[in-house]
Amino acid sequence: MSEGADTRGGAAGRNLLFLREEELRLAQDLLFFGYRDFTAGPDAILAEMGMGRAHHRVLHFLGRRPGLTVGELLSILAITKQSLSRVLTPLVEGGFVAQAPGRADRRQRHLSLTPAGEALERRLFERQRETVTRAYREAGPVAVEGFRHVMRGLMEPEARRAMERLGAPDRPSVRAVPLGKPGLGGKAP
Amino acid sequence: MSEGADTRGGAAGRNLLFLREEELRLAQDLLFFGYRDFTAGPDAILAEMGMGRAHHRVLHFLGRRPGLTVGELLSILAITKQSLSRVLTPLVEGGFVAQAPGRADRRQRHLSLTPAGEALERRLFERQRETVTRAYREAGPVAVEGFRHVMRGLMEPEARRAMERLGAPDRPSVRAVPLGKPGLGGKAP
DNA sequence: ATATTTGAGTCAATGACGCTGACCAAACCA
DNA sequence: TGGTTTGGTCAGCGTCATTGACTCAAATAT
Repeated sequence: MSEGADTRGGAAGRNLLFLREEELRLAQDLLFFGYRDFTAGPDAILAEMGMGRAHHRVLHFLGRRPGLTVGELLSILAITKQSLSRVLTPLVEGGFVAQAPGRADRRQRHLSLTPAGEALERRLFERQRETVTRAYREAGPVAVEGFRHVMRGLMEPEARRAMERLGAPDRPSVRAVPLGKPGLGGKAP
Repeated sequence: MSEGADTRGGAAGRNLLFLREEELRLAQDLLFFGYRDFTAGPDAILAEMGMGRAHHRVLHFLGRRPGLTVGELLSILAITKQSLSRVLTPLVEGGFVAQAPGRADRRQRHLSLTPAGEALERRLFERQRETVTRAYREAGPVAVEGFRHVMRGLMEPEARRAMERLGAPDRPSVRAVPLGKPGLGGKAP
């Protein structure tokens, strides 16, 4: 609060108390077009397989943290159980995701990628790698640091915590005991 | 091709030919969480009014470039006419968007915000301004420059061209002649 | 002057992705 | 034993996007 009060806002940055109209409009444009094109590659691959972006998210976070439970995945994605179910069930039945009951708490289902799931995730990953590598190379390392900083700043505290948990070097986590039997609640009554 | 060949990739940046796994995973996380929270504010406001993100996009681009024709808007959003229609029709009927026939080509419909549309767009804008201002202030001006550079790099050439057109200082454009009569093709046969 | 193309709009059907509310079963825990 | 937590299910709704086929008016090309 002791840094002056240039409320009229000048060029980008300064010590802004608020953004000039044009600066925000630019940010809106950048995020709209950038995010759209960032997801376009995987979207196209997924569409061929009758899947969508939601499937990719599950594959991505399971690739990042094998052994996540359903509940943990739900809190990361911040969607409802039913929404996750509509995506997760086909992934399990299609042989992309494996489930293993928790050792400590057998109600939990620890999720992980099967080899087929890893292969698909890898394919989507490589597609996105092209896009991001190009952007990073064009922009340079300093810009990349800035990009990360700003993106993190856009997040709510909840999302920042979720990222910390994901990024943490490690966690005990059940190493996805490949218990072949799904043994789920039972699809048909 | 003359920039060395450090294919093993090192720390962030360098002159990367490809990204280390962890760097890309981080970028994926940042874009997912960041974009989600960036849109969360407006989404909540819109939901109260029975609208969605697609409505916001229309309001945003019309706020930025009053007088856009339907065709121009379609090419910016890169969606189909039918998808736009489902969003645009309620906005027109709800009194948020006005249409004016083109002077040169009377088949065209030049779109602009009504006062009610401007008010709504402003409300969504102010909500997002809070989010982005916070992120920019935390990150600082250098980071903001980097953020912009990277986001632009994520875009396909097509989107970059669209942004240039939007950002261009001006364009002749019909100044949205407030011709009261919609005079549309006729809703009922 | 007729024919084609273009800009806008429409109907019908489909699908992905999110939501709520209600409910059930198994497992854990006090 | 009884309450809570974890995971799963059914039914229904709404948004946002898609394709295909069609109308209509205005502009333009032959």
